[in-house]
Amino acid sequence: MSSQRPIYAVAGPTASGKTALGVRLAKYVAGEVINFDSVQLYRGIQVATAKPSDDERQGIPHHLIDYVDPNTDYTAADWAADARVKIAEIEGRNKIPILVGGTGFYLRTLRQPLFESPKTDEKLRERFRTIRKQRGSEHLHAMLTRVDPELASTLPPNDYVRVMRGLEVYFQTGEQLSKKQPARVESPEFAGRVKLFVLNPPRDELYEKINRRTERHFKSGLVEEVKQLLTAGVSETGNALGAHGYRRVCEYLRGERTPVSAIEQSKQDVRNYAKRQLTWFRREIDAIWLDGFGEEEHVWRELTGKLR
RNA sequence: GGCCAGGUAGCUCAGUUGGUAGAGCAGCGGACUGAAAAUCCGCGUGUCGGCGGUUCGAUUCCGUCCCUGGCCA
Repeated sequence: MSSQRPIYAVAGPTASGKTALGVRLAKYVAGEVINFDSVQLYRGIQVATAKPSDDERQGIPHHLIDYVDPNTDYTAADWAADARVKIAEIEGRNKIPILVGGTGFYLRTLRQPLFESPKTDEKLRERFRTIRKQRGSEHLHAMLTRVDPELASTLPPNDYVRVMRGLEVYFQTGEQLSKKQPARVESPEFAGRVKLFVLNPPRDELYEKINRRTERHFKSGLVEEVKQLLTAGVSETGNALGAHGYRRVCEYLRGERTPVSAIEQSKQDVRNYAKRQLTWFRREIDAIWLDGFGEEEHVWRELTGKLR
């Protein structure tokens, strides 16, 4: 009965060993990996992304990785649509899909689809960015209060990303985002078959590992890679170059910080991010928590004991 | 050795015309519906360098000692 077949997800903060655990699980159950990391899916950015090497993949097929142009504005909704296709394909081959990644928002979007709303509009966003620059976040928030007071009342004025989304929806459609939110979209058939594991290593050890890994990225030519990407025309304001490390190197190249502060700030960014990821996954439904790093034997034993 | 500037929260510092102190960052917790490696929200007792003195009361004034940095010998 193919409808009873499980789909596995391996999540956790960055540097917790998701890749190793995911590949090991894929070999164990005859599976294929689907990436749900919002940066690893970009083509051409390499050094600081922690993408698995061919070696680490151990012959296991990896999907939705290295497949989007770094100048594309890819979103969670795009990923969810692509992931559904991949899940169908993999199951069509009688293999087990294994979702591996750290972008909790993407995983949630797959299991609990976003309600219907218009796509992003880069031109509008550019206008909002200009307004924010000239008049501040409070002004944008005041604008939202005029067109969608209900949404505005739920957002802090500083939260300009969400404020802009509300404005973007209204300016495109004349409709309020707050009126769309109650419209629930049905979960896909497979949502209930997803078994989610979340890695939870000791916090201090995780932070140390992040520090070491960030140092390594800089020593492995991160600055050179950024220079090449910029030369190749990749946008400095896009998602790809906004990634950890890349963003700080861009600031360094613009003369806004020293090499040392680029490294230190990158470490800090990643540490803060890891903490936010844990906060997110604590709220995911039916998560099975595994205390430790994905490479550890006791974690593997615990996971295999809970596969069924 | 002399002079000057400092020693206040894990770090960088602000402040108290004498009534035992507060920001940023870190850290911790939280939110999250098409940028999510993004964005935002909440949480601040610390011998105010040590010891004495003045005072009802000293982190604040005075003395002295210690430490750090700079300049002069």
